[in-house]
Amino acid sequence: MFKSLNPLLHSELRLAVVSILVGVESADFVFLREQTGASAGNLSVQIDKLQKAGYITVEKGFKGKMPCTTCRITEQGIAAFEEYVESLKSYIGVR
Amino acid sequence: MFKSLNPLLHSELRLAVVSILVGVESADFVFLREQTGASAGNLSVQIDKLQKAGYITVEKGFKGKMPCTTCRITEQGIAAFEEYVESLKSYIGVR
DNA sequence: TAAAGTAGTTTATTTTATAAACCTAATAAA
DNA sequence: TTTATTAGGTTTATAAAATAAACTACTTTA
Repeated sequence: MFKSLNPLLHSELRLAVVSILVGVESADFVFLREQTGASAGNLSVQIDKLQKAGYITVEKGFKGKMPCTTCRITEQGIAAFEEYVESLKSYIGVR
Repeated sequence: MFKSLNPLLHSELRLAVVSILVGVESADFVFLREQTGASAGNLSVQIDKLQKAGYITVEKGFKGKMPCTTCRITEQGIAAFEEYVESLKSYIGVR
């Protein structure tokens, strides 16, 4: 009846991050923080989890002299997101 | 950009319970346990939270000689569910 | 009447989410 | 040029959640 929900994506902040990343080529830490409204600490932790799961890649570089962390979604991340969305539909009655 | 997700509904089991209840007049504890596959303990706790939030009513009676706990969704519960579904759509790109 | 099953609740444990505190470097102000 | 202040994070501590295990109370069956 109900498909199980991937707990890694069933988290407001991680879902928001992945949701942003599926729509863009890449996004940096500051952009993600602004878009999600999350605290830097929380975002840092959640990005780490997504990376460890292989759902995103994280590249630490510089923009000018300032550090800049760039995130990209992986194929695996896209697949997990799509499956999560399908599963969700079994709960919320969307065709 | 992202609407915040009601934490009371953003829980796999509570969401499943509410999702069932919006579609039926009422459902008893055993039915909910079977449909969700949850343990009785977990279900008991989550039903309690939904009740305390005013999202469902819980009526303890008997079916024959056996105790029987009947749950029903409230107007408030329906409204919260609908709002949750709307909010979710901002994450998963469903029209 | 003893054992097993039903319908739950309560308590304890693990996992999560989140924020607070911290670190390092860069820039701005005194 | 030292001294704040700001930017861009990470690490650690705390609070909240989910979950399972243990328990209660009663019923049915052997």
